Amino acid sequence: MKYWLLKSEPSVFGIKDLKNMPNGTEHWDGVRNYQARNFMRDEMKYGDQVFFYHSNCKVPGIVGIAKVVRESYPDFTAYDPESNYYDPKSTRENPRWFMVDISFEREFSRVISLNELKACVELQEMALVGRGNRLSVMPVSKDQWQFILSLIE
DNA sequence: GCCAACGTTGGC
DNA sequence: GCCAACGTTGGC
Repeated sequence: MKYWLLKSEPSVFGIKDLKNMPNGTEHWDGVRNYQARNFMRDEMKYGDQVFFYHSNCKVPGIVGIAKVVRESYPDFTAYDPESNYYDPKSTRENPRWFMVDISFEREFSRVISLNELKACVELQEMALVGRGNRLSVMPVSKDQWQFILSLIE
């Protein structure tokens, strides 16, 4: 089993929105970056654990946990001219973008802020705290996962 | 709202 | 295949 971190803007889709979906489940559409897509398409597997991260907000940070409940399939929002994520180069015959489904697991009692994460010697290798990293889907090592969990328990 | 850090596009 | 121009992300 692998571990991941997914970023989302809470004003668009926050962890409470995920919790409130039917079965707490939603497809993770709109990823339009090749590196992030490759992680989702090739490496995210059923049952993988996901940190849910709030970006572009007052206190950016990790706010809870979800899990992968469906492995990659084409992101159909790319076919919809009305969608913000429309991409005419992605077709049903030859889809360019993919997504997974994730399901709500838990919301933390507090935000583990980016500031706090940056201050941890144990997390200096994490892509998230690296300079200028804007990837919206990134792997988390088992050690990093367990260490971050230990911050709230 | 500013802007640094990237990623993508397209002319050549 | 280089690289300038442009667009986007996301912390601050």
